[in-house]
Amino acid sequence: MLTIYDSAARAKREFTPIRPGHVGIYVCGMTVYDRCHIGHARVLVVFDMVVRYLKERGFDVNYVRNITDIDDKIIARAAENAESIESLTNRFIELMHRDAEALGCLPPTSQPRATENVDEMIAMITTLIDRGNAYRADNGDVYFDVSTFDRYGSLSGRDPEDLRAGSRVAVDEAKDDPLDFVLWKHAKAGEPQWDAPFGPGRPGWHIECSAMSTEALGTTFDIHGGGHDLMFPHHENEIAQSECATGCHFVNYWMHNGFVRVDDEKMSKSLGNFFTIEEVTQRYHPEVVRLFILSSHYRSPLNYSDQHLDAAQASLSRWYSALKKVPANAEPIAEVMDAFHDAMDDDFNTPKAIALIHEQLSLVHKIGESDKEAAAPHAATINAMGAILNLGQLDPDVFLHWSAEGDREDTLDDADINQLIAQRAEARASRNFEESDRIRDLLLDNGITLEDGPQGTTWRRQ
RNA sequence: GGCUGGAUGGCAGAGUGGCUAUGCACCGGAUUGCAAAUCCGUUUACCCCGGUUCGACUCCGGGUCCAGCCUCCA
Repeated sequence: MLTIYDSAARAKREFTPIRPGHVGIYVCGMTVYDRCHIGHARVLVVFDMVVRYLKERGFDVNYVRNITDIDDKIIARAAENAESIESLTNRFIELMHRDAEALGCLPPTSQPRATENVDEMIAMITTLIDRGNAYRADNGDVYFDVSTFDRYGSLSGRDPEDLRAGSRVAVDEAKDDPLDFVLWKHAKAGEPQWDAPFGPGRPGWHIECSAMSTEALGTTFDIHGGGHDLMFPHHENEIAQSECATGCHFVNYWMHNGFVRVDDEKMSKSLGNFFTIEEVTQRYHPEVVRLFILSSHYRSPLNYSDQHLDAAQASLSRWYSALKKVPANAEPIAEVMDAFHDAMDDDFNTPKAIALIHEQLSLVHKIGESDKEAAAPHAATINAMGAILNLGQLDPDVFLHWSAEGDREDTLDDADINQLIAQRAEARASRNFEESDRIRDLLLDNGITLEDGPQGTTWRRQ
């Protein structure tokens, strides 16, 4: 039985899809005005894992992740760069796709862009105005009237009265109520704009997710995900808009991933304590980052540090050296696979699932020393579990020989290394251990670790 | 201030009303020309105070501390 922690219920609930065998999942994606950082990597990897596991469970998954390509920050950044908005957003969309691919994430089924769905947003806003849930203010902006939706605040457990009382919301003269939020921003000179029955302008942020999720997945769908910081007000606002516009229950399961932290503080653009996916994957193999992310439960905070990445790297080295040692020409072990599924069924408990992989790795190393055939089922089990998480699927040497991009120019290439290993083999054969050790130290200085074995010497980086 | 969530061994990180999580690190040993890798063995826990119970790290109550949201944010 697959259970998912539903943020709205604040409890794990058995997962029952609307249509048997099918899952519709919508995840709030990126606003494309800058590079993605490790916090964004977490959303990408976590929901990739969720989608892969749903598929593993036999569901046909419709995974929609939007791209916000029109908003204040994008307009500001494009102006700063003296670049067109389209050029800016296309550039960062491409970089985002590159990051996602590096992290081993499958592309979503669809990735709707806000600017390509403005008609749907206008239609939804029109409905909201017609039904009395939204109003056009004197300045031309259109706002959602929070007082018309009595469940407002239920997702995040907030009482609108409390919000008003301790309001830190900037007082906007145009709003009837400080909690009202903008659906449509009136046109301003030099900004993109679309014609609409309620006046030219551009959409507010929240409406895009309501319009695009409904367009792609229907008025009620199974799972809606995103970072924990989107719970309020973004997701709260989505619920209000969607349920008022369609009259239907919006989402059955809300999933929110925890933050990546640096020194126990949230990694964020405004604090400036972020590391981009690109810079980290130049220093560590992208799969190290993926394992690092999946090593903790998706709802827990995740502290970013080189030490933790080093640990993930060590795990993968051990993983790939096990696979290198033993061929996986056998069937996976059913009991272990069952335990793996049980762990994943329990709200995607990847740390527990990965612990099972570690246990099998130990067995491969232990048994594989003397009996490769007996170790093969364990290796096959590791491969099967790894395939579901998309870990450990590379050629072992591709991982073990991988070098950090920043080091590439001043380190030895593979041919140099093999040359030196051959020289060392000669020295060892003639029992010239002084020369042999000199070569090994030289390689170690270049980040290359040698391992002498019965089949000769192998090497790996770091 | 309000609302969420959390506190597990040196570090990371699961979990359970009584039985070794797991990985890394440490220490001892095997192996090795020496290493590395691997294996064997050992050590280190459940924030505090009450309560329930034959028995609580696990349940209940009260504290303390931490993080997040309440403004754009994955």
